[in-house]
Amino acid sequence: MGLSKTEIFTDEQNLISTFAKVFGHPARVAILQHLFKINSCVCGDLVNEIGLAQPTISQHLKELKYLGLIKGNVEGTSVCYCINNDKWTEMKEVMTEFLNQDIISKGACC
Amino acid sequence: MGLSKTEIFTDEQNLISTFAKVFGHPARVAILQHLFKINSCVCGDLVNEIGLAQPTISQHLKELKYLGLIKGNVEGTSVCYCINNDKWTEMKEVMTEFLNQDIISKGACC
DNA sequence: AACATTCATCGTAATATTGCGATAGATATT
DNA sequence: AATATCTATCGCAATATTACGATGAATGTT
Repeated sequence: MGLSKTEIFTDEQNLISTFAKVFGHPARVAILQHLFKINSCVCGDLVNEIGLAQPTISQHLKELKYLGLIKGNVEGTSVCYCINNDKWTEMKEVMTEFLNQDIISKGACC
Repeated sequence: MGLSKTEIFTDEQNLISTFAKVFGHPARVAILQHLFKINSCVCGDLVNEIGLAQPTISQHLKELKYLGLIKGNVEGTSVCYCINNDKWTEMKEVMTEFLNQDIISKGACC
């Protein structure tokens, strides 16, 4: 069907999978890494940096912006993107808790 | 197209997105959480635990198994699943490094 | 005002994902 | 051997994702 049955899962499970999903494409990973590397706004050159067409990049940026992980400021004719640190921290807490489940559990099996 | 251009990205970027993708569905998040919670093998009752049909669960388990995050041991007529702790740790290192990018970067922008 | 530049949106094609009924395979149990 | 139980696979339908050309909207330049 291509449609996830989100209603049968907890809010936390849906939140985790929503964040994970946005990292589920290498282009979005690359965009985020570049924004962190540059350590400031990036105006324009994301299309040159990543090797995809401009509409494709724009689409990926839209998804990152929708989750609030990045911010976009209009700067003349171009748009400057940067990490939204508050949201990133919020996301990191959720994901880190998920990843650290193994600490509590001892995995005595098989 | 629905086809990611993996060849233009680094191995690391592709690895991150591959791991993230498998967490990009609430059913797989729920399966993993249940395996950690039970803290041992789970034989059978995953279908009852998650509210999806048996073939659907089987498909999600296959994806988790493909990445090596879980192991399946045949136990009579049923199959016992559990977390593969070594692979989980390996994955966690990759993902944690990605999530902790913000520590190095100071985000002086906008 | 005309043009250039930059980014977003629209439309579309190709492929992937999700979900499940039907069925097959494997191992008990009787 | 026949039956029951559990899981995997097949096949299909519905929806989602990815990618990009074409176009539109906004701002800057001449």
